[in-house]
Amino acid sequence: MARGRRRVEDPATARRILAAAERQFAAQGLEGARTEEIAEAAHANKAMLYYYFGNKRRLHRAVLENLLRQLKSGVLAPPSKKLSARQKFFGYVSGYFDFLATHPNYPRLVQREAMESRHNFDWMAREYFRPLIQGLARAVEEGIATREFRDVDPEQTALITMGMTTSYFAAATILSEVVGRNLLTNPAVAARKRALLDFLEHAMVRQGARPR
Amino acid sequence: MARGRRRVEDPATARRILAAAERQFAAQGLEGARTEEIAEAAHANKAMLYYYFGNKRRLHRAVLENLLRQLKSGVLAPPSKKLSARQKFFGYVSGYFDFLATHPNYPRLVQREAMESRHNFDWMAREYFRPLIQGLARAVEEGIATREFRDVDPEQTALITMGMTTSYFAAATILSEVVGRNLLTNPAVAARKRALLDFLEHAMVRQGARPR
DNA sequence: CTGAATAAACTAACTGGTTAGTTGAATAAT
DNA sequence: ATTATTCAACTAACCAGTTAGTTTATTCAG
Repeated sequence: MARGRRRVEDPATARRILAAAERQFAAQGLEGARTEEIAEAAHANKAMLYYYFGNKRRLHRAVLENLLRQLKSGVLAPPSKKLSARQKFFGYVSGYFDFLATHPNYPRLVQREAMESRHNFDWMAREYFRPLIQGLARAVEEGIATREFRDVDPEQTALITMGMTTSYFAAATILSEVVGRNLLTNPAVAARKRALLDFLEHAMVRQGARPR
Repeated sequence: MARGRRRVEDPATARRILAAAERQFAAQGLEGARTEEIAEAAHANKAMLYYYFGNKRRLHRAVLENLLRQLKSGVLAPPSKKLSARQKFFGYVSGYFDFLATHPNYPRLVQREAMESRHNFDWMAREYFRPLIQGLARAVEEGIATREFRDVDPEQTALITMGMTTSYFAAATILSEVVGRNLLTNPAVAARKRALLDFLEHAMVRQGARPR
């Protein structure tokens, strides 16, 4: 039985299309991206997008889910109970920062989704962002309880933290223009990470608790 | 001579079109927005867009310039020499925050521009963002010199500050979904402003200088 | 081993709906 | 009379999605 050509699990063509689509959608948005261009960039025939992904919107969604799955496996792992609240918090931030630094298309894709009010991104919010925000907020709460952190609003703090981490990468191109140098080079990103963690440290950690 | 109808300085139709275009472009982006819809929302005929603005791209640019002009006049006024560095810095932040809060389309329009790598937004960078970043950075430098602020990297700090201020409004829709309540109500915005200023205060102001 | 059968992978060309942009005529104001 | 303003209808281009057919890999009967 089972005659005929065997179906391969993750065809190279589908992977190339997904990668090309990620770039195009990040650069141009769902409407701005052209299926023909995606196909060309993937060295594939346009019909292959439809063969593997059904339609443009489904392809777009596949791109998002692919990235969010990576985010989840990398950053959202439940932190060890043994860590201090402060270590948990800075662990989240550091992990999220590194994810952004290594996935340059992610913030632009997500920012785009965040700006379109029409879509239902319930699934994104529920499955991915809420856990991240809540993980952060809970670490902050815990840190306040243990007096590692000063008395801030946990939710606001989580939102601020996410925002200041993400915005750099989402706007890196225009900001590079503004400051006159490429902000996505390795040293620039490293400097940003240092500045960010230092900033958070001083904004949140109690005076008494500062010296490690 | 000069008979016939006189040209009116700022026709109501042109203003309605500009306002409608601002909303549409913010919601859907340059490619996503439909000229027909803009015209309809402005209670005008589609041909009027072309009569007053030439083409879609020029209309889009007019929308941006209109907003940026308002930003410039409102926020970028050179601060009084008499103010302390700290007052200047928080004056900028507060002014920029208020501008964002009262111009909900602005952050989305600008974020969109910031994400398209193809366009030349040199003019936006040069004319509007550089002064703002530099104004902030200079206030920080000055504050470090007067020992009001601790020793941070002025440019990084300016970028972080802009990012954390802007990101809230750029992502407000999705974040509302995440936290389960509308983040753009007056009390929510006021709470955010408080949290933001408090955060910056603790991140930057020296211990000794904190008590007013 | 051979080659007929089958299913997957792929392609070039097409289609139909959409939309940016145009035009020319009508109306309104001065 | 002259020019601003408005509109309905048009067109040329574009682009998401389709189709009909070809190629390639795999299986298995003889």
